[in-house]
Amino acid sequence: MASIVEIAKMAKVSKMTVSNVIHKKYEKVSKETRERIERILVETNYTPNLFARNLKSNSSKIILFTIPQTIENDPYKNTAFNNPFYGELINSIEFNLRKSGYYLMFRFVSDEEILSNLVLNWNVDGVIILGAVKKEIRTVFKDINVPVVFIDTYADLEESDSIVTEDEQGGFIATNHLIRRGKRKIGVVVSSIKEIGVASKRYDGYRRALDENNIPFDDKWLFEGFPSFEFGALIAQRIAKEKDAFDALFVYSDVMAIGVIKGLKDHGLRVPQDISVIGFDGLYIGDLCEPRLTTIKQDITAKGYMAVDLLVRKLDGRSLAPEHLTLPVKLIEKESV
Amino acid sequence: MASIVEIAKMAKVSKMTVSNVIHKKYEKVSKETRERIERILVETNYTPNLFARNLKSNSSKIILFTIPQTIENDPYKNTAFNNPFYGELINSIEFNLRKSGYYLMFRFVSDEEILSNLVLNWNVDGVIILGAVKKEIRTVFKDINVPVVFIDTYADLEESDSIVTEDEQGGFIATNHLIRRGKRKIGVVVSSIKEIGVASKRYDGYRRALDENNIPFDDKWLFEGFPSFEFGALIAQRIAKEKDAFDALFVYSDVMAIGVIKGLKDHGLRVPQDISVIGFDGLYIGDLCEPRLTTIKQDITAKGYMAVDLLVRKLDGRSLAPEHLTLPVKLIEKESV
DNA sequence: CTGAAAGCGCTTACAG
DNA sequence: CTGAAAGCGCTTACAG
Repeated sequence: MASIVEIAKMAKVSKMTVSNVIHKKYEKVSKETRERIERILVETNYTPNLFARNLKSNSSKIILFTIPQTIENDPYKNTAFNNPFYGELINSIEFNLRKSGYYLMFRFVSDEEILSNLVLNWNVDGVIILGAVKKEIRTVFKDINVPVVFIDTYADLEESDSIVTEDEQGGFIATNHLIRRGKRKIGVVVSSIKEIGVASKRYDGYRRALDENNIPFDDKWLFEGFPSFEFGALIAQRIAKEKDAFDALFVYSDVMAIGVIKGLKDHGLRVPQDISVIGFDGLYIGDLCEPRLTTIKQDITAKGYMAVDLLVRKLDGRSLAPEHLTLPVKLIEKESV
Repeated sequence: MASIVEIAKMAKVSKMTVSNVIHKKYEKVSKETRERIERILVETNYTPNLFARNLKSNSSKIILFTIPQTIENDPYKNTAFNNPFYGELINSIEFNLRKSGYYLMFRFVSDEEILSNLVLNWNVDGVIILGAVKKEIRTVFKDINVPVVFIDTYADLEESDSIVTEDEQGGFIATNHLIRRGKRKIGVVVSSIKEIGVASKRYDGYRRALDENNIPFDDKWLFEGFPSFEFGALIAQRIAKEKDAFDALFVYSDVMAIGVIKGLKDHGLRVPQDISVIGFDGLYIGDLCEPRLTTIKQDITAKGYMAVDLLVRKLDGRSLAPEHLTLPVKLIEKESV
């Protein structure tokens, strides 16, 4: 691997001149030397050492994409990307970063780890964070002074860019759809709503739909837990035991909803005849199960893509005030309602 | 962000001494200065600039994980990670890299892009590549002289570590299972088998099972195409038209197999009564469809984990000759056969 | 148009 | 036990 100095020697010029050619500052170099150097650059397949460049320029072209998560000390238990939601997001983020000339560093971050160390270590140019809650923002992300885009995060974000979905509205539309179909005993299956976040917003929408339709909420209708396929199936087991108490369920996410449907069927209930189920996300796997899942679709690819756009805009110095985007949702009617 | 020089000033010592404390070379520093420096290090929340460190040490602690792929110029068409196979793999790779003190850089690489530039640019310590074929190895990966672990790659790998699954044996077991269940007209749905790779190996196993059971292969039994859910459904359409020609199908991957089942059902065929389907991978989504997918399970998490182990072993200087691991497979009987 | 020099933050022999 | 100096590969004012 040839360095600038070696190239300079071969071309019998100073490394400064080589640098000028590399950076296409052609007004500073004569045509002949320029061409001579360019030829050598190609012949030696010169590739700049980004560590040296970044050390000097104090920027790295690295974007850190991170997901806060309780990290189990067992690879078989860290399954986030098994959920196609995460997959679709990283597809899109990687695509746009590459297109924009940045490099993707990915890392899960645990509740205790301080993210700012990582940011300082690598001098990352920007950070994309998925699904943080208040507590984490106060501890894990404190003192990060590079541009950050929060995805699916509510709370304390005045200074940072953020992108969310119409979560409250989505919860409302989903529940309203069930009500319009004549359902009155509508359970809700969500991940934790203790802190303000995607789950609590969707839950708020659910509650609003009940309110506006004068359906009194019953505490027993709320099921909270880890948003996995397995937990959905588990919840379904409990619901199946009091099946007369429910005629429909609004479920926080598609993965969870598919688990719920599976669990209901395993306990002899028919979907949607005995009980309707509506999900949230619009993943392709909703089409795999039977009945196919009715859901609230969001555009995950757009989410990832725009997260990068927001960041790049800021890094280019084109952005002014922090932006807070809210992406629309759409009811997709399939067969589970 | 305090640098070593600033810390040195505060502690009224040379930066050398600070460096020695940071690297815990305690025999070179007196107890008092050591404690004084350590206190300042904590107070200022010192984090080393990895660019400087790496520039000097000529190693980066970055591992590049890359997947060769035809890259569409449309984020909605780059859907690799929607497949939970990829998701499970990156979960596991990230987990073990973090555990081993390395950083994960991820990037798709197109057919033409030269990967070695990226490797040189970032001085990456090692590379993990998923599913390359001969042609790509000759062009894209030429002249990479850092440790590389190839996952799911056959061909020309004498000098590199590699991990594959018992693909041929898996194809054999799958097909044999169908034959034992009385099937004789067994179609095979695969991604391209033109070049030696995972698909061709699984196909070889299929052919061997036919041979050993004296079932002559019929050219019309082979369906080749892009290994997606959609393509599976499309193939199923063609198969449904000549449904009497088949009583079973061995499908290259679970995602594809689920598409096939969906397509068959959409065209009025019953699985497994009219036609049996067996997949390959053992993804959780095989349990979502109806009937649940019978498949050949491989341990994807182990694959990712061991890929990192192989790399780290080499980086630690513990490894000698290149290793070629083959992970076992297992027939999982569900309901689609 | 070209070059000598300083410096980014760190590490590594070497001298005392 | 402590420090002065060189150097990793690059960029950036500055001088000529």
